[in-house]
Amino acid sequence: MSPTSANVSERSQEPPSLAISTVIFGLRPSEASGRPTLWLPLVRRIRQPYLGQWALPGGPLAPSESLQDAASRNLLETTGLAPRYLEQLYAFGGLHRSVGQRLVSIVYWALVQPDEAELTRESENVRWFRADRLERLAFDHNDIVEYALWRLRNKMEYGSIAYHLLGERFTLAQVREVYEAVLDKQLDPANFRRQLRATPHIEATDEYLTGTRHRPPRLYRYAGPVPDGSTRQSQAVRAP
Amino acid sequence: MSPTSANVSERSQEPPSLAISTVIFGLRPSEASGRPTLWLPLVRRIRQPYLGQWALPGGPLAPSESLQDAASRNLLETTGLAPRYLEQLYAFGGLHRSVGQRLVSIVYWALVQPDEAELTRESENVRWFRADRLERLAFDHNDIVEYALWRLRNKMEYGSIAYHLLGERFTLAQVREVYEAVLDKQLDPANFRRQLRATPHIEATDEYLTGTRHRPPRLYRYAGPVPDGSTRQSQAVRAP
DNA sequence: AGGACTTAGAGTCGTTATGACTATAACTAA
DNA sequence: TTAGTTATAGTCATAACGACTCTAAGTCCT
Repeated sequence: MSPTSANVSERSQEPPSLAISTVIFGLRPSEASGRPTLWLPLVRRIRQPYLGQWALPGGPLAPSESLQDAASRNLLETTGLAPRYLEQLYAFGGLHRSVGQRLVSIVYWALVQPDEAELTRESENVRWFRADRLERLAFDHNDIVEYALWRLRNKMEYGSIAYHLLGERFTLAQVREVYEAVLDKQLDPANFRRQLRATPHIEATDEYLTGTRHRPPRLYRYAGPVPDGSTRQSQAVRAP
Repeated sequence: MSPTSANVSERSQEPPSLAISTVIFGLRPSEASGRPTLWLPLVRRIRQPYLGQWALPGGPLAPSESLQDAASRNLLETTGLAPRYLEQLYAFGGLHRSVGQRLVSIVYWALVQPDEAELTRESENVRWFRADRLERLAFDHNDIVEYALWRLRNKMEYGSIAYHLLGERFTLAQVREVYEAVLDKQLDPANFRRQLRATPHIEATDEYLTGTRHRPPRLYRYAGPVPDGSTRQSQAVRAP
């Protein structure tokens, strides 16, 4: 008997099915204020369950690929995105995440820079949404996005994460705007600058951003590490 | 055809099998110095692959239990342990973690207090080992323990984690010894005390530890939160 | 051309956290 | 009684931090 012909009580005895999903964060200007805010791309379900609802991009784990490769491939296939910043977030395995079939999802999260975000193949079934104003998503994906936001805020307060949402060159004010968007609070420009100047991996270039209506700010560059398969997670270092 | 009769090339086309394992840390006095050091319980493999070698306690995910419940149950069955502190660590899914069958492991980690550690059902096939002097383990379990140690150190430098390795009441010197064991460096007793006194959730009792050969130290108690299924992870909070 | 406006970026000041260190307290062992 | 040991309080210089001021260097408007 094939799995597709099994009834509900029989399915509950099958091994859990394993899927890989990804939460992708990117910056877009808010329609209202024009300030940068967090957005994420979602894909519409084209099969049951939750047919027609929006969901995180994801799919099954192919036998010949690592977890991270599975996330990358699926991302590329469904959205066209190929984020440089991609890390494991958490494994979700609650009993009632899906209807019928038991489902365990290993969720990754990604940060995309503007040039990467442009590659999105938007369509009827692929669209960007504001992270803080999501409608009801398929499965428990609202919870997962909330958790990813919580982790993002923590990482943000620690260190070198904001740059992965910005382009190759950026002003210190742009970094501050990312912090303000994610942490949802105002930061003192002067003090913020002093701190950033003291952190490693942020190099001043000799270029300036022109075209503003005020004094041209200097452009900086991020020269620090990017997480890969071996660098699993970076966390905070703080005394008790 | 049943899975057990499939040959290697056929097995590589099957869905990955999913297992839950746990790294359990507890304190034991070092034989040499008598100071507390990190130990962990391992179980001997009683089947192929890696038959006879030591491995992390673990097993398959039953269809009717959550990931955390699976970790708890398996821990209890194999070692007799029921840790109050149990959190998800990471999902390991590399291609060549096991021989033949593709294996994805969702790994939890636990901290046990002395009273909990006493419940270990030690035997020919269950034993505690020093975390920093492990022999060659089954699968990639050496890597997993190394990663767990790295995470433990990070959490330690952040905050309220050491108490979960100590008993209900403890002296500030005992907390310091835990820090010194995990971080592997000496800490100034006076400064460490000052910091701990400033952190929340550590309450002084009116009791003192007697029986030492010197001035009796005051006993303290931890009154903070313990992670459960809903509190997934606590991480660091630090300015850029 | 000139002044208003805006953000960039440097610097000041008082408070607080931190590391190195000193001094006293309170017990045991002899 | 004295030496040994750790507990616990406190000092001092330095570093980090938040709130704030001041000047620089552009654009925009009239």
